[in-house]
Amino acid sequence: MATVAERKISRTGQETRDRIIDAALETVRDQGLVGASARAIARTGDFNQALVFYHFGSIEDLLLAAVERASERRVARFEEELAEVTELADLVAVASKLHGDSDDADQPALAAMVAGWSATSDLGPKIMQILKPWDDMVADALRRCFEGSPFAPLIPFDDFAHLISALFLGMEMMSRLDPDDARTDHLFQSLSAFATLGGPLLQAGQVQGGQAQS
Amino acid sequence: MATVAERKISRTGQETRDRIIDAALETVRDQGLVGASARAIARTGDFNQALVFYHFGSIEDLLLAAVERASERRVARFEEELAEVTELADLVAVASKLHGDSDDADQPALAAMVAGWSATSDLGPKIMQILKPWDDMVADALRRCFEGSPFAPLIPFDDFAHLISALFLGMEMMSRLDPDDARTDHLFQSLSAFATLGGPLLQAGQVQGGQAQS
DNA sequence: GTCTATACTTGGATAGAC
DNA sequence: GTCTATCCAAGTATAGAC
Repeated sequence: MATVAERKISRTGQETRDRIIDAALETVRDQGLVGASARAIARTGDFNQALVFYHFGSIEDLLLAAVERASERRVARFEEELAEVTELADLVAVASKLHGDSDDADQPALAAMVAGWSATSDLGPKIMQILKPWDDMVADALRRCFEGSPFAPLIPFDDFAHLISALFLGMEMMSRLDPDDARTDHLFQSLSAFATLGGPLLQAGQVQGGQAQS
Repeated sequence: MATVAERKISRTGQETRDRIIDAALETVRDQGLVGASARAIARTGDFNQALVFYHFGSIEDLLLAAVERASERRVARFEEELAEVTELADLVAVASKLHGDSDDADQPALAAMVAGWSATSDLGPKIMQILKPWDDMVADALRRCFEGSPFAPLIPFDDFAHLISALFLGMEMMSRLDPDDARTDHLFQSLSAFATLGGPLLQAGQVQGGQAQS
């Protein structure tokens, strides 16, 4: 309910902050972390380079805010999709769908930033923190998948969720190396088949285990 | 059998090339791809900055050579370890051991470079090429693990190997975000337990599958 | 093959006008 | 809150001495 004048000059500058963050994500996606300079980001978003420093203080702080934004958005989008998941095959389907969302700048940008900053000392823990909600969400979905299964007490859901995080991150990057991307699609198909086949067995616990060797 | 004089001035400059490549890997590991400038690399290896351009032409070409070197070394080291692997649990053990090799600059540097260059257009396919032997090696190990299993014809080993590549890459990066690293160790334990439990079942095909639900 | 010196470019960051 | 102008640091790359 801002007046026309207020909207025009964007009183709080929140709109501009948003534009800068989006431009940052787009730039990281297209030119990598190395190419994401204040000037390059400003070119992408068509605003002045100095605004980065006025609103965020430094490139690093801007990119950190960008990671946070990207993660939030991703969690929000995952949330509705994951809420329905009660089987492993569904989980794979959701992952596949999200990966195929190619008009999404967040996903590749997130991967690039996680990777690029895994070396620099102080940002690592912060990024870990930002990514945690995602792990938790996946862990919950996994718990739902194995609810009632006799194996449930044996499964370390948190570790498993973390593994899926790592896998998704790695796949995101690998798939970008290959322009035609056929391999990743194929991989999702295989995963899906595996989940469809093995999921029900694990969930129902219908395994009449033969003797393990020795 | 070079003469003393020849060794001293290192006739072909191969020694220097090696030093530069190692310095590059070390720099990427410690300061990330962003911090890997010609000057930073020269500081790390204690040689002159201009040598980078004399021997490699550009930073990018140096780093590409470095990826190649790192990948070769990694394959060589994996090779002997993987040759013995005939069970999933062994495979996990090898992966765990390699990840724990913390005095190894190649692993994190490789991850950083794959991630950092997944954006830039022309290098992606080259890196994919360089990484391919690794996928193949893992695929072979997997085939050995499932040799004779009734499931073998159903398993897409190449895709599975590619998945393990991606997973390893992602885990490498994730684990560097967290300095104390407990989570990754824990994850390997879980994987190991899972492989020990599930591996023999899959391999022997001793599954008396109950009915999967409809 | 290796070093010093240097030309040139780009980027981070700030000051001050609007 | 946004823009122009500018300073300074760092980086790429080359020329030429050794």
